[in-house]
Amino acid sequence: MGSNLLAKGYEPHDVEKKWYRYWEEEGLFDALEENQAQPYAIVIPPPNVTGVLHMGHALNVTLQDILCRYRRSRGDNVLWMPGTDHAGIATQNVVERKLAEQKTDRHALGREKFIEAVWDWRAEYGSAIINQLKRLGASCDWQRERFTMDEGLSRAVRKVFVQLYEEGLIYRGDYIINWCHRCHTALADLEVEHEEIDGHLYHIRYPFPGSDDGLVVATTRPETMLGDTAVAVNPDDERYRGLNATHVVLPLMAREIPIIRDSYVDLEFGTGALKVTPAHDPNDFEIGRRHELPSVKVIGDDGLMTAEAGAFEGQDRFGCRRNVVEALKAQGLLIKIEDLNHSVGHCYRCKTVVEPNLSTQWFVKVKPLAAKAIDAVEAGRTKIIPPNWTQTYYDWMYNIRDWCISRQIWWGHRIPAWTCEDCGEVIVAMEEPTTCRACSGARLARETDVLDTWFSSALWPFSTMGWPDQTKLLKTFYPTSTLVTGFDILFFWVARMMMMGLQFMDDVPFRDVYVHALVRDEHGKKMSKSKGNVIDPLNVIEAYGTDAFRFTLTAFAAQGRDIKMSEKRVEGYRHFINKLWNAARFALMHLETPEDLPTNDQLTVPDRWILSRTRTVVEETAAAIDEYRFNDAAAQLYQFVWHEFCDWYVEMSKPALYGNQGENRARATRGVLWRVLHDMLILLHPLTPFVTEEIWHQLPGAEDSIMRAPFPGDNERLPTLTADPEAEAATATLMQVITGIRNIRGEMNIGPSMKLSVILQSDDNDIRGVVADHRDLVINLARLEDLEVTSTGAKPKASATAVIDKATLYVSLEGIIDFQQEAARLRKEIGKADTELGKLDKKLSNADFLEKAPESVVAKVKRQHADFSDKHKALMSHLERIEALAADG
RNA sequence: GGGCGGUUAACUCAGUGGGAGAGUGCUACCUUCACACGGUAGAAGUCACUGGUUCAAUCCCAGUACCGCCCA
Repeated sequence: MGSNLLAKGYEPHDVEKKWYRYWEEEGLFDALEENQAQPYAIVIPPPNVTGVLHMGHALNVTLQDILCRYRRSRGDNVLWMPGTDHAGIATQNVVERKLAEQKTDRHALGREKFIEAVWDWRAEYGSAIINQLKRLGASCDWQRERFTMDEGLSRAVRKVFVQLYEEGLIYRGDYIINWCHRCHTALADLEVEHEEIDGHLYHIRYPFPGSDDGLVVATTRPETMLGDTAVAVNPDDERYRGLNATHVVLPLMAREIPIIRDSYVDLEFGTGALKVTPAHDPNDFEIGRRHELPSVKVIGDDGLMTAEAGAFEGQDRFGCRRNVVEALKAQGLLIKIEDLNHSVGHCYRCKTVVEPNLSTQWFVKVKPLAAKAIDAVEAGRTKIIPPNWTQTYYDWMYNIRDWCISRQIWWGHRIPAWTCEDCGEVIVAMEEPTTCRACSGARLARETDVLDTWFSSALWPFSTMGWPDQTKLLKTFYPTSTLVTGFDILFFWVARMMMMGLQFMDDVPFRDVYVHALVRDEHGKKMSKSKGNVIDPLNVIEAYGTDAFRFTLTAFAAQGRDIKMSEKRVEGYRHFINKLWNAARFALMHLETPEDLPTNDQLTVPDRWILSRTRTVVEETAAAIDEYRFNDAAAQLYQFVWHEFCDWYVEMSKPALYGNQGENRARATRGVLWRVLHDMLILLHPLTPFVTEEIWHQLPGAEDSIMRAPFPGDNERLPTLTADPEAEAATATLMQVITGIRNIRGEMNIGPSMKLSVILQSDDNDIRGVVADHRDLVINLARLEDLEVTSTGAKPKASATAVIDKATLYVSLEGIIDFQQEAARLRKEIGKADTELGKLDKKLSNADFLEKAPESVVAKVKRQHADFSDKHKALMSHLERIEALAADG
């Protein structure tokens, strides 16, 4: 017996720790800057430095790790670039909360001290998410880990900003933006989450001057009326065709505002009269520009009403709403209040209701950048997988609006712009200027805003590789091979990387974009803290092991469909890991030294069958991973390991391994066992890295890490496996015989300890040959006392019968047969055959089918019909015999 | 309002223009020398509904219903 060092059940925890450390120490994750091998690169979607590992990361990282480990086994020079994102608003919020606990705030600290505090926080907690990624087995090149606020990446950010500014693609202007009063900053359109809210629609009369009559407008935000600068009606609106008045009086403010005509106004909505508030509504802002209306900002950046709000100055915006409504009511100008379910924007970071607000901000003019990004995908230079996301990408790119990139927070890349306090000149530069280039004044004030976090993320594929320097790393690995991401950041991140990559590297950032699903809870709901349905990946890893968890994620990662995750499902795949473990344990008990694969003439039919199947599985697993069909790879390996290797081959190999068939057969079988286990481990390694590495080190002849093992088929030192359809067919026959006998045993309630005698009768020489050649095998697996193979029609009296392709099995049940039971079993089998025959008859009696269907299909149906007829006939005759015997009693 | 996806066994999901699949669960039997996180066998589905194309539709097309997501 060989070494038996493996425990009975697989214990993941120590194994995971041990091998992860080993991989890192051995430098197995490291990419080479220059190498003959084909480069393969992935940049990780950088998790927020404040992040804690969630299911989305787990899936994302698992899939990337599968690709990287697989490509390494194919001999590629793999770079998996890791890092974290400084996550401006999110991180600032976390640190501010911490300050609040200490009864202080950022304003008390001042900008510099606050930023120091953030860096301190990062030093203390910033590696948490990285350590969690390591628990998942992520094989990133950690030596190259980057952070979006690193000096190198900051330089890239400044360079990009300056260059875009000089090309006229960055500008500064007064526009309506989304303002979060809590975070005290502008937000990009994408950063606003819309949510349906039960609100009210207030109908307000704006009287004509000197009249009680007037126009009635409707609004969900009555406090904004204080900043109205016009009322608009549609020029095609019949109701206002004869309107003579040119102005109305703005209630509460006693200000006359003009009535304008603009086709934007919806004829169907409300009264058809629209109040226009250019400072607090994006559409009104556009109307205001068209009609050169003034903008009156009544809600301040602090969420309080401004001096422009007159008597309402200083009130909170929501308190003001109530007060405005009361005041209107008192003046009889509030016509009615309707309930209205409408969508309201919230800050994606803190969920505060955002306010459209007029403000001076920096913008990127994205249309020219988007055009290039569209072309690149249309030309196939970047492929989006699955392809249905391509249209979404185009739609968004075609309708893109300028990107507001300035944020009024402190944590982030400060905009490299200075204003001369003497002459007002704006200077945008990589390094701080000392004097004004226009007036030579020395009083320069730096812009206080920082950049949107996604501005630096957009540069990630090249900034992490050293750009703007022309590094070897960039030369080798840009463009990267694949980007793996969830569709939730397709616009935030992927689209912007495309634009920046094309603009600054003159090439796409990645060849493939693989868009994976979102992980939801077991009922399909989004996981969220407030719903309390969050499953913590680390708890799952603790309970079931990383490999089981990874395999579960992979098995459910079908393209274009969300994953519903529950711990129950992970449990099922833990059983699979344990099954693999025990199969290996069995094999290793018999393997003391590496055994060469014997030549074909020394192999049995089952040997040739499992080797042929191994070859197929190797090819299909490679194809599945190449095409990002991760679930197919997982399903196939599961099926092969459990239901082919374990269920059949291991059982079939036992007599030989235990020496019942001589040392030559034992050695040959060990050779097959070694090879199949060897290939299987390498195939599984990308999905389940830890357990496969652990087993690998017990496999005689396997050298150092499984991470250095070439993919099966790429290894020139091992013989090539060949497809063997003959052996596959013969093995299928043996399986049918064994299953047929087991079926009778099960259906007739005969315990496994009862040894049976079986006669196989067949007119087919091949079938008789195969079964006779593997008599011992059948006896062993079907638990028989005796097996006779014959061509004559000898029918034992008291027997149960199974009809398989071109053969009949008689299971002798002398003395124990229950004729009624056997008759019932046969009738059931006949019923099944009847159903099939009915369907086939119907097809064959259809002249159109015979005429129009392809020949191969017709031939197949005819063959099936003949087979089922034979089976039916045989079953009928057995039934008659059993009924006669039953009558005899 | 616009767009996208889903509806297949009790549950979770694969899948294909030509005989409906898996895992879990369920039932029966079995602690047989890798594994009870196991073995053997079994039961279980009008492939949401209505039309159409086709020799043939669970699959393609159109519409309906319900569920979910994204965008405005």
